[in-house]
Amino acid sequence: MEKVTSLQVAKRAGVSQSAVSRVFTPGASASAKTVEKVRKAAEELGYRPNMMARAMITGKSRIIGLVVAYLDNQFYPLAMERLSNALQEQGYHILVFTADNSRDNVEEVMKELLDYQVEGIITASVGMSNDLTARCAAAGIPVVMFNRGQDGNDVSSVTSANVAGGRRVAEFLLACGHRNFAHISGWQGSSTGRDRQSGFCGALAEQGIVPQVIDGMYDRDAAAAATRKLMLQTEPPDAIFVGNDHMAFAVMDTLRSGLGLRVPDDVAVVGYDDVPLAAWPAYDLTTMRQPINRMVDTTVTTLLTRIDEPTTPTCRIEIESPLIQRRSTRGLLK
Amino acid sequence: MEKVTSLQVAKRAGVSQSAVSRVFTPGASASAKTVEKVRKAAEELGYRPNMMARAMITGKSRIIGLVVAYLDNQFYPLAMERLSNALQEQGYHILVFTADNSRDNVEEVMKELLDYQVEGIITASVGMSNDLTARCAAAGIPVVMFNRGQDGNDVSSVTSANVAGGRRVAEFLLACGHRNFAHISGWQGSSTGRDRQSGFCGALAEQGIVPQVIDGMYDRDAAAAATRKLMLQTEPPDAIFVGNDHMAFAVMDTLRSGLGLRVPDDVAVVGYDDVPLAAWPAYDLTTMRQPINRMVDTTVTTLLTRIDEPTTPTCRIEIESPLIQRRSTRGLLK
DNA sequence: ATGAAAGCGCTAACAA
DNA sequence: TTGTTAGCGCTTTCAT
Repeated sequence: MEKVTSLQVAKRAGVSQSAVSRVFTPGASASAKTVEKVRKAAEELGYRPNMMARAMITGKSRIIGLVVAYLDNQFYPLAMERLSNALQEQGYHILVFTADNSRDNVEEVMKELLDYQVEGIITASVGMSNDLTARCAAAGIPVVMFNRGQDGNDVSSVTSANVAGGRRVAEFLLACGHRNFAHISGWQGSSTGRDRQSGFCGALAEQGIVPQVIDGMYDRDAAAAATRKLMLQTEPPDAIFVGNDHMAFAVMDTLRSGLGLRVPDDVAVVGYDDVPLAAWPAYDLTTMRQPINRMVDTTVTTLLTRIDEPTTPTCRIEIESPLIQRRSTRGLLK
Repeated sequence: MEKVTSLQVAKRAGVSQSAVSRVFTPGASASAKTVEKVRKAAEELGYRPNMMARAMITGKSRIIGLVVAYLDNQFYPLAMERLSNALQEQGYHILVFTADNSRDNVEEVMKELLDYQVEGIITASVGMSNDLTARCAAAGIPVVMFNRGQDGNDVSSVTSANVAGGRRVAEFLLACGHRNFAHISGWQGSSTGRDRQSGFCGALAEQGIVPQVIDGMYDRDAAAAATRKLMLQTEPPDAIFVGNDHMAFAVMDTLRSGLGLRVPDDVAVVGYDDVPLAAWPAYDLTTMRQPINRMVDTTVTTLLTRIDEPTTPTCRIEIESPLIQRRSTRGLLK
């Protein structure tokens, strides 16, 4: 009972092994009679085609490699769930590799990915060396970076419009009447973190304002420490833009519970992502929404297109996103 | 450059194709000289063994199927991350399938899993029909249910000691002086939900107390609605035990922001899981900790043992867990 | 439309 | 220790 092969089905159905194969191969031809007989025999035997054998021949494993780093930021599990669902609908599945952001680790992980003959790779929240990108390109395996950009033209990426988003936050905070800004940035090793910062600082610079910036490393503790440092100065900021929601929660926790300050009365806080928790009353965080569904759909479409049409050029897609105003900032709920 | 085979490496190294295979097969023998030559040639060509081909022969795909339902409850992404890491260390990878909890869906998903010749299956937060368990057993594929139990003896499971946990909460709340209890339970279709409830209600029954119970379905909205219903009665409870943290947050949100009540002054709230968010100041939730690391390690060990030693009997492991007292309950921080 | 035959890239006897 | 040979379970020509 261990393993039912197409040959066994063939015998039982009284047809050739190739006939069985045809019945289970999407684009193949078989007479209604044959299909009927084979399906019946297969049913009785509990036969299902062996994907590994199929993959070996066709080169199509129907597996997409997904490389992720942090799953503690709610944004990623959510993305992952939707990615998995979207891909599943298209008959693909994801082979998950976890990697921290060290070069060697990502490198190793990607190599292993290639061993599995994945048809495509999605990286979420991890960077790639150019060497690695080159290797994937050479192996003919399309890669899409999710929520991370990359210089050079060998990889596709899907992000939100982070520079514009950073600007939007600056403009909003300016309009709220703030003048003393700080930015606890996303990790500066990530394009996402850099872009948000440059948008924010750029818009502020136009008003002759230079905010204090501390790298929060996408980390709660680092963000909390940064908050302390910022607020314990003689002239603390009255508005903090934080590189993502995950850190913004830590900032608010530190502000309220650690420092005894009120948000937004003493300090306004703005995050980035709009994860579900941002909308819960405990935080009620004003934040730039990352339209996760559209980002996921775009990622899947981009990847599958390149799988089906390998000549399709790589592309960098930025998705516009709105500022969601809540009660961690004051005023202006227009 | 597309695909480098062992044959090409063999030619370049001036050895037979099987020699190459041996060099890359863990338990094989080759002279230092051969190894050297082959490694060099492989390096130059960028050769790596094709896992699919290897899997087809050995029957060892080094892939573990992971079936998950909800990724919005922080507990699961965390478990998944650790599971993935632990398995990766052992040279396995996880193929992820998302399933909602409907029978058909799980069924379909599991069948697909079998197509991929996975060596084992871990289910997290999903139930399995007996038919399905039987099929996996017949296919010789070990299954471990993570955080879910199952009657019958064909599947292993790893859970925390949920009945004892429920009891512990009841005893604690009793000791705090509460007398008017409610329980917003985990989904009654899950063993976890049922066990926690029965432990809680059992302990209370011994004191002649019968709490109100509403099924929260592991859902925020359902939990919020239940909270409203409970508190709008003429004699509302002064202590609510919630089936997991994820719902407990919704309960606290509803209590504080919706109903204007204070926690724990007006109502005490206890959760289950101890996800990171429970420790954040915004909730500071008293909760039964699920020792996620130990649960994961146990799951991995159990699964790998059965893979290596198929005759190992299935087992149901319950892991003891402590009550973590925080400020969503009053008193007794002994 | 169907069967026979040739592999896909690899491992595992089997000799040598 | 090595090379030779036979498949793993399947898809895909190629004839028929």
